[in-house]
Amino acid sequence: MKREKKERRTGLPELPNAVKGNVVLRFAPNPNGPLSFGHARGLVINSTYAKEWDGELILRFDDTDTTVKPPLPIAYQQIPQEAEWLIGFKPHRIVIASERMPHYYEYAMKMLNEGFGYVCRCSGEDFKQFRESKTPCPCRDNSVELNIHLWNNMNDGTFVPGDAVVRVKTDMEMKNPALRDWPALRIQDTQKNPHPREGIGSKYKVWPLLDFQSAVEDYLQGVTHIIRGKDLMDSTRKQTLLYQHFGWKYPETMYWGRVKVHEWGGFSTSQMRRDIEAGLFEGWNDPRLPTLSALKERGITAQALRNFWVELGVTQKDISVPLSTLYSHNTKEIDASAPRVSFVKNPIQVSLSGECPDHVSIAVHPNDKSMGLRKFELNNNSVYLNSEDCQQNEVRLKDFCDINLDGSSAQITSIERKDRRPIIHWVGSNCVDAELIVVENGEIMSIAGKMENHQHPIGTMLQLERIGYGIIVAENKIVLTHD
RNA sequence: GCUCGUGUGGUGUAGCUAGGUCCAUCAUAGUGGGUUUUCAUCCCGCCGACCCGGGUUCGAAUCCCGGCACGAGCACCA
Repeated sequence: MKREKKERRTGLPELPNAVKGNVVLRFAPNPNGPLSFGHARGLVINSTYAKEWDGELILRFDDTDTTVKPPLPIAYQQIPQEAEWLIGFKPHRIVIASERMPHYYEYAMKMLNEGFGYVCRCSGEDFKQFRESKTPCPCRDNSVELNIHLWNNMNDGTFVPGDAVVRVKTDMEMKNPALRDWPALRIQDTQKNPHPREGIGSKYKVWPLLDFQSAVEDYLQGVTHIIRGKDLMDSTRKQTLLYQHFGWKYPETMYWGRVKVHEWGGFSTSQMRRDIEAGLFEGWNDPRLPTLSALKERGITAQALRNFWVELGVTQKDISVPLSTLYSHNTKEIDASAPRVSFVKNPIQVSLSGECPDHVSIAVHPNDKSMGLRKFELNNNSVYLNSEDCQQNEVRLKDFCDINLDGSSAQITSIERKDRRPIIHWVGSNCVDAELIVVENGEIMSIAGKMENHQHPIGTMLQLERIGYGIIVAENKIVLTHD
């Protein structure tokens, strides 16, 4: 039997044990801020597989922490919108963990009643000792009755945070210390730190931790494949132990490694939140931040982001990628439809002498004549040139004429191109004062200049000739996307 | 420290499960050239890699052992 093993694979690796039409995936961010560039990977990979296998994608808010990473109310609106923008369809289901508490309680009770969970009253410090020395803690042998009693104490306010947690009984001899009797639910002070969801607020004192909540919810939702960061590998192992207790089959799993971007480093939502609150940034869509909203506003397309992440695939390597890779994908997406616009920074006015027409018409896009023409007026034979371009005396105004420069005046020497003199861009008399915003080395710079008149609406991605691609963010205001 | 995971050109990525067709794929970056009245797009060329050391084998990027490096988990965060 012959195998076509040497065929080069393209796109994402095959989803293991997947049945077409019967695949359920999920993307589960903490709504403690809007989505970041890093979240895009989870969304793109999971949604691409969902599409490929006629499956479903669940967007799940893992909002069970009110103290360390408290949820941000606007994120519940913003994340679904950003997700839809990025992946091109609405997630099939949206699940909010904080609204599913009764389910988690049900399985916590089941765990206690069946004796594979217990209420542990050891301090964190003490349990750490037990874990490291592979010693069962004193609470491990609690009777079911005592556990139920203590569970009630956790819920009725007898206990405060730190007094007790519910643990999953695994095996204190487990090789991997992370798996030894791991914590499943704990108490939070929801008087002091209420949950921001309406109706949830201070309703519950006992909250599940990620490993428990996620495990139960994946089961309840019928998730077939979990694809997530490899930092959650131990989470899989913990959850698999829980699944064994319950007699459930754990989903197939795949992992990706850590990603950094050369220019940004990591992208922690919590850190961004602190920096914004400290006034270091203007808000979540400050163009310097690696949030999805900032990227979108800067002119990065959803398709470019998708192509970028699919190309990286789901390897477990920790990688650091340059932004130029993303920019290259973006250029491929937008170039063919980006109208050309002339923007002259450091403009100097130059008056032309010689045979000067009253206007010049230039193609909106050199490779697509159907996009029409743009008209550069030449009232008073006046043009604006970039002063840096005027270091040389003999230049050619792009799509117009050869000139010999002399200070603020210039002689038109030929309409036809006569020699190999450098070609520079320019604007005519029908130009406007405009502002170009450039983000460089973590700084926002504003460059004033003259821009040709155009009637492209806000949001249009265009190409500034000899500068780069940009997006119109306001009248006469362009943000440079990239070269 | 314990546990888990990963190591292919500058950066990513394919190939590794079932060893030969791999003097190793594709992309990006860099570089040279062509088209083009943009420093854009497009096209062509060049550059450049299997972490190290053993072993098995006629043959190893692929299997085994041992190093080394990097990352993550060991939270009453997600």
